[in-house]
Amino acid sequence: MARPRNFDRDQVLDTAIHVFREHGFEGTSTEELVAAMGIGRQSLYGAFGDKRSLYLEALRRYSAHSVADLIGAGRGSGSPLQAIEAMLRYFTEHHARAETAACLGVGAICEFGTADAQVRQITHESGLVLGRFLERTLGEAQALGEIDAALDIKASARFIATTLMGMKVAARGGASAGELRGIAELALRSLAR
Amino acid sequence: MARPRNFDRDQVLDTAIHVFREHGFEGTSTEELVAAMGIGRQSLYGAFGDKRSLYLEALRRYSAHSVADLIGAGRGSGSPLQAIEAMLRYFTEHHARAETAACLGVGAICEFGTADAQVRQITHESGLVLGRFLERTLGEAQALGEIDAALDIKASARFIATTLMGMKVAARGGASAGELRGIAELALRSLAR
DNA sequence: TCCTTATTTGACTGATCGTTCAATAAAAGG
DNA sequence: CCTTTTATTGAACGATCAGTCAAATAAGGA
Repeated sequence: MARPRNFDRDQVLDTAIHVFREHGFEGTSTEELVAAMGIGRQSLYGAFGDKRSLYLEALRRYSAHSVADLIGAGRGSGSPLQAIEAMLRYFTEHHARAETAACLGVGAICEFGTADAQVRQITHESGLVLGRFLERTLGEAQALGEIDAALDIKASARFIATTLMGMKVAARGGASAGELRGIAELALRSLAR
Repeated sequence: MARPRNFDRDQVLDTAIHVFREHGFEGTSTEELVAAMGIGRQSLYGAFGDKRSLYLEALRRYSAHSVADLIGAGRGSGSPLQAIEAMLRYFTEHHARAETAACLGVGAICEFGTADAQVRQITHESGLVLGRFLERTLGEAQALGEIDAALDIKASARFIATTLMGMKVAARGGASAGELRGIAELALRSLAR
């Protein structure tokens, strides 16, 4: 048929994710993108459409993987509360490293707020997925008596998710692993019996 | 002497703050700035130097006012814990409105991370001021038995500050006043005896 | 009133922005 | 082998970017 592209689409997309995480949408030029991705200009446009489409695809991929990793970190734990703890532990370790501290989702929310419908839809969707996981797990923990029976599960899930966002900003600002651990510990305290 | 400028410097600086809050540094053009500020191009450069200097000055002013307002909201409360509660109440109401939801400080951290030394210095400094206030107030609350005696005050202050940042991101993403109130409530729970 | 000093105005700079064009290259089916 | 189809290459596009220049304007002290 036709000539195949000589780069891995997902691989260069991951590189684009890295660049966008570090400098945001507006702060990233197509020049910077093609240089980092190691492909020609027209290859980028051929494979991804334009800068905005590339950004949206990067945001979708990042959000999906990010939430999946977070949920996956809790799998195999002995109890629901231990799953939450494992999730927070993974999260802390991950964002404590400077090169993975920046979150593309949080960056998108801060850069665009609620103004961009497509961006909002992507961040909202991944927030829903994480929220459902947290509600389910916290509900199970409550049923087992691991957390306070009087807690509103939906509000608690939102609280944990919000604390995670705060920790991402803190990490992006240079917070140490120890500081992040302390914050996670106190977040868990608010759920205790 | 010389011709005086026919605009209020602080007033147009507040307008610049508003524009930068909404679109970030890279997402804001000087064209947009002069249009919003209602002054000529050369007046902007004459009064503020260049785009970056204007941004840094906006960030300094915003951070200072923001922290001062937060601390001021707690003044006149009956007790240290009530001061924290009043602060959270003010914060929630303030960021629940879409037009004041975006935080320039959080936006700066997300946009630049730790890469820009001057930006980092400003955000770090205002974080320190808020941190000191929280530590002092939480320390007093602990001395009065309003919060758990076993709590590490420095860690607790960091936790509250981080939760505030998370709430700012949530608000920027469209969280309702009710949702923000629920989050603030759970944050306080983690300090309880 | 005139001179000094600063601000305003509006046109203008070179550089960089995102995007596209035309030409070349490469794979696979006929 | 030739045709079809897509990918690559490198130059080019108009638009917009941040920042500047020179002329006109306005205030206050001499």
